Amino acid sequence: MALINRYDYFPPYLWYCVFLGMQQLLRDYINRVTSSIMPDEEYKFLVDAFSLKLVRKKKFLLHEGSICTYMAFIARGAMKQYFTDEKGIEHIVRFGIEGWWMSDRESFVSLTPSRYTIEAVEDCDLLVTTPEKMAQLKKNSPSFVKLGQILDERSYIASQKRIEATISYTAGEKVIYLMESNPEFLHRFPQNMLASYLGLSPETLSRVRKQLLSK
Amino acid sequence: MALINRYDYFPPYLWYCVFLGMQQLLRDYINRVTSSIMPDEEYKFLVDAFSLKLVRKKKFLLHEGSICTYMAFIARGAMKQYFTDEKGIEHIVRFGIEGWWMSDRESFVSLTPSRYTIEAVEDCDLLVTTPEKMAQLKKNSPSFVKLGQILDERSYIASQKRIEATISYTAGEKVIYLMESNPEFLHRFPQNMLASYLGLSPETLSRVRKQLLSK
DNA sequence: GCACCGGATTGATCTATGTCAAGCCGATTT
DNA sequence: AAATCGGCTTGACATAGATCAATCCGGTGC
Repeated sequence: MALINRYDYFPPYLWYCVFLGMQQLLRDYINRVTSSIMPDEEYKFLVDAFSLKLVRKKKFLLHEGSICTYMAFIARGAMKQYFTDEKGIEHIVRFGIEGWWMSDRESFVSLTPSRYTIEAVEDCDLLVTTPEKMAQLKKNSPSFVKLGQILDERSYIASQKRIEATISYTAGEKVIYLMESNPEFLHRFPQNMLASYLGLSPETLSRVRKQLLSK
Repeated sequence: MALINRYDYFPPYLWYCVFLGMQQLLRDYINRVTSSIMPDEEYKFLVDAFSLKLVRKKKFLLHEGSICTYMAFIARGAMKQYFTDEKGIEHIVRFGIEGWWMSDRESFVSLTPSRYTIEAVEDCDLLVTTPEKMAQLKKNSPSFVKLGQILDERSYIASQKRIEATISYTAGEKVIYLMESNPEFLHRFPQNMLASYLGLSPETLSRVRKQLLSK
């Protein structure tokens, strides 16, 4: 029998509790990242800006060609973001797990069709916002603006490093880099996806792993 | 006889004119990027925040291991930013020409030692600011803050695409991608640098170019 | 129980790209 | 004019990693 999603038989009031809990999670997260306390006034706006969305395994948050109308905070689950080349091969550009954001920034802010697909690798509980709500929230919450700046900063630096890794590292070094920068991913995602993320074939990843483990 | 830098025999008043001209250049640039007009009040702060700096060909704006105290707007010239791996090989991560900014964001904002070197490929005229002046300017000029957001956005998207290119393109495709995204670079930088930037050997770049041209 | 399926592994090739070495060309220096 | 130098090209060879095909293994469903 198929596994039942833990929400399937939740009565409404329980649902609501979960939703409240997720919001608190997001607040804690913002406090942690910005190293400050979000005031209650701002928290109200935060609550208004986000809504709950579930995406089951193998379902999609975003399809290539459509406009990315969500910015999603992952409260539970795991996702991948990829584009598909002319030969129909998926290339994963980003993973996300609890505490990560998923979206196509470019599409989200400029409302242009996205070249990416975002798919759930596990059942996901998300807090999502839209471009309008987001703009609203930024007007009313300095904490949230600050969060945005810090995340921009971080993601810029992370992609910078990833570029370095891809242009100058061997297969083995890329794997080591991944183990050091995002060890969580190794247990969370199957190897063929990790290989795609690293720009390697699954076979090469398998062989490299074996080598590394033998030391 | 060595070429004389065009500034070598400038009297002070001419220097100052050049400096004023460069500031205007920066202002025009900000107006263009933010699609708005920077008010004169803000322009005063802008002028205060930046000073003039010349970096001759093969000289450095930043050395690996030192803290990046400048954010530089290139008014004239061309630069490269690279890191050096254990084997002593340079890997170029970024080029800059007129209208581009050079800095190590991470080092500049967090005042940590940089892993990068920034070197002039041609004689450069720069407008530079420091972290303190920058903070000051951001307090006083919404236009400048907006500029920062737009540039963050853009550079994030650009690095995203560059990652895609490096993990999924063949050598030939990488070259085509460069020709499409930054055709200026091809005339401006020697091929061995372009090769490093693309993560290819100079020989491979040479062969690929030949192939592409024959079509 | 059996068939099936999505991954992971392993071995045997194939190929794109790197590496090494030589020579060329145009610019610069002496 | 000769020597030097930086950058580019070309050829011969080496190799990391891709590709293809077979097998295996643990779960899932019938």
